[in-house]
Amino acid sequence: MTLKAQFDHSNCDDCPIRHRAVCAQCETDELEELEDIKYYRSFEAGQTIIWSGDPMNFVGSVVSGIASLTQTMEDGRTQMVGLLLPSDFVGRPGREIAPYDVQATTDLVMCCFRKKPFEDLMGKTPHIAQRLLQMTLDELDAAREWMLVLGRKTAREKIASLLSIIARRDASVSKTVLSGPIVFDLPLTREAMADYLGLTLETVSRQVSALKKDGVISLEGKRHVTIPDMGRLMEEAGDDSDGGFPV
Amino acid sequence: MTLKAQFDHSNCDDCPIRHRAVCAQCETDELEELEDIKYYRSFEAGQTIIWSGDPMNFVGSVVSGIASLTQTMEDGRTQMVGLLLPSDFVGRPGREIAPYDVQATTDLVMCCFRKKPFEDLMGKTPHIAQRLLQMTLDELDAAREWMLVLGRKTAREKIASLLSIIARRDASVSKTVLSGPIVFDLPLTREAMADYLGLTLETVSRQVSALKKDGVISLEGKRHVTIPDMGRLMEEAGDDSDGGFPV
DNA sequence: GTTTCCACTTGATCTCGGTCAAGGTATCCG
DNA sequence: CGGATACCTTGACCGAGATCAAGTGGAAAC
Repeated sequence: MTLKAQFDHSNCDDCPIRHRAVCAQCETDELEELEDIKYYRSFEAGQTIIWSGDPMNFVGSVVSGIASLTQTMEDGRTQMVGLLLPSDFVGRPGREIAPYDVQATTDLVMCCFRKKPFEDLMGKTPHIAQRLLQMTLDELDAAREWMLVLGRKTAREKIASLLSIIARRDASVSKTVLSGPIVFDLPLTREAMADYLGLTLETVSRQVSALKKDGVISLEGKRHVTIPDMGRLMEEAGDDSDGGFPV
Repeated sequence: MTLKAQFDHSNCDDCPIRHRAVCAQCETDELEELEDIKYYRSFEAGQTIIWSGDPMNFVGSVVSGIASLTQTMEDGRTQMVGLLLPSDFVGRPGREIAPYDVQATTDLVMCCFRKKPFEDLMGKTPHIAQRLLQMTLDELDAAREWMLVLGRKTAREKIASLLSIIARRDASVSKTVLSGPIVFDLPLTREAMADYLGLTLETVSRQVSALKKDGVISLEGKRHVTIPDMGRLMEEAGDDSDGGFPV
């Protein structure tokens, strides 16, 4: 009886890294080895998980909640460079130092692996590296998609783009119905949205209000969003095709 | 006698992908296999190598010249999302479709591998995937660094950032002397610079003139740049540390 | 209850970079 | 040689978004 057969794969979903990075097709035997070096960590909203420049001795993935990657200049200007939703991977095998701040945007649970053993395991099991390569290529595409948003879109288009991304990621959790209204709670403050979009929070507020006034979205309170027509929103975002941003 | 011993590694430098992606420490035996699926392609300045959305049946790396990755909206707004200098890798193992336009910015020579055989080889030789993962992580860091430039820097800082990146990459070719003036030729038109920086070509022109007037750079003709003080330039760019952008 | 705090909204004004337009310079080609 | 073209520069004006400032609303704390 192989390790694979012994191991209960029925709950692969509760640990995204096992599921997405390691157990891609549930065809591996090294899961037990991973179990040995795995641990969970919880963070409160607002907490900084790691500072840019600090040594980072783990890799992992988001189980629940939202984390953000942020870069900051000396004078305080900050730019969010990534949004980590559940199942997204954090960390760089082969790197010692964190290249940006990682913060918990909401309450957050992460599934972590000590970096050294994980790297060792990666050396022994080729498809982990290949799986990570695929995920990293996805992130790279997303980052480059975002460069278009930052460099060339108007404030209104930026807001629409962000809403569209969150809607697509979030909606898939609830229901993958592309027709019919999409409903979700914004997991970001106006300030966090501004940092992501390269705007000020005032401009974010104004443009959200404008989209509401024009019926592109409707708001209940400040965070609860309903999108009556996803196609309309994507038009507003200036997206022809999809413009997926899985990060 | 192993293949490795038979193979002449003395010119590993003339083929960046062999050198950087495959033959990282010249410790591999599969070089001859790669030789079989390798070919070179030349492009003239301005030529489009591949269009966004087209099938891409090769991977490769830049041998000489400069290529750019570009995204375009329906209304014509364009954003450059990557600059490929010699030794940089192009292509996504495991992907069928090119996610953005790839263009030759200058005359260009690429070293290509047919994608399918390359992927097969990658499956058999783990360290190729690991090497590609490292390179992709570098690109991702660079893209995220660039998001800060696009989202939060002023026009002057953007120009200084771009000059600083080119200077650092180009200078290492000629001489890695960080003190003393750095001299290089701009490989980009004002318009290409604008597309990279999320500006208009007029603003680029104005800010280049301003940096020249202020003695941060000096120009001979329109393209030949001398940087008397690299530290000064990096201050102008708003970079504290380095902000390297290897893409 | 009311006080405090935080996230958000809205208004008034300013400014950086975009837009439109004209002119300059080098190279190629008849 | 003169004319065409591509690339670049400079000026005048304008507007999207930043900045500064005041006010709102809701939830937690007292």
